Amino acid sequence: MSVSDVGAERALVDRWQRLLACHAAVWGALERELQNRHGIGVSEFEALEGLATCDHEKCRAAELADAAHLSQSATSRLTARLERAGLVQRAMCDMDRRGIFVLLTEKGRRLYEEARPTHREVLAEVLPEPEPAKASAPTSAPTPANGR
Amino acid sequence: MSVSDVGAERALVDRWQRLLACHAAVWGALERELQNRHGIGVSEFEALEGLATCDHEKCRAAELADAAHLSQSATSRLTARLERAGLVQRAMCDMDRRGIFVLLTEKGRRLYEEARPTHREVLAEVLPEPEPAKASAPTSAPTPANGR
DNA sequence: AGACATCTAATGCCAACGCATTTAATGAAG
DNA sequence: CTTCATTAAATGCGTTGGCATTAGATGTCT
Repeated sequence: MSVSDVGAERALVDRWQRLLACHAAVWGALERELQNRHGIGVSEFEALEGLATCDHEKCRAAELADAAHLSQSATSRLTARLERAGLVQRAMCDMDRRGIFVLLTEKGRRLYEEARPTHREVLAEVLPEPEPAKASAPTSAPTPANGR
Repeated sequence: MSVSDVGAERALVDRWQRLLACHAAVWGALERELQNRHGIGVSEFEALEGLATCDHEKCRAAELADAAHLSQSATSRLTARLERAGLVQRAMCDMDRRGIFVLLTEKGRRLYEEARPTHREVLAEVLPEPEPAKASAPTSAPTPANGR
């Protein structure tokens, strides 16, 4: 294992650690603020945003799963929660009676519009700026030092 | 709301979306491979790595929580799981009998050494390279051009 | 038409997390 | 020495998520 390999591994792991830390910080802050101010979680918000920004305001369940980065089963339950809260409505897809459409209700759209500023505000506060690219070779070990 | 505000908001949200997607992809892949090959999850691995790279190979619980990005309660349960699996050992802290030290067992160290290559391999495969920083100013609308 | 592989969404089951609370130890103030 | 606020870790409880399975619909092939 060469020096540059060690440096590259270090850089790779550091990037992952930073991503984890950043994700935890932003997710936590979003969860707290969205829950306190609007009574929804991050997954709920991402789903509502997916629905609100979808072309025809209705979505196949699979698209919703993609928007919220959830498994099929979690998406099914998320939809159930949103429906129970009156934020979305399930509709049968007449083309393929296995599938469903999920569409925003007026209440859902209103809640999304209310929550969006909160979401953006938290992002602006907590999501760090992308670094201007440190002037250093990517494959060499810059200065291991220790951090944290 | 000015054009640049819209552009900045868009950029902010896009960064968050990319971070979410990247996190989901890498976390999912890590979870799968670490679980299949070594029988541990991502949080377990991060904790083991925290312990293995800690100066004296033992850690206060709070440091562990920091390493794994978990709440205090989740850390307590994570420690219990690791202890049940024989990977760590709890030790009383004689300076402050409220606190505990968590330290790697030999088995824990061996498992960590085994799992590390898997971890690095997955990161190398799935974690995307940081973009070479597109030439654009952060607060002004550089060239709105297109946007999704 | 009938059998079969495939696909969608829902559900049973269980693991993991966070919040709130509890228990125990510490340290400061009266 | 006796309170009382503070801190560390453990635990009860409820929520959310993934995996595996199930139920129903579709399309294909014979």
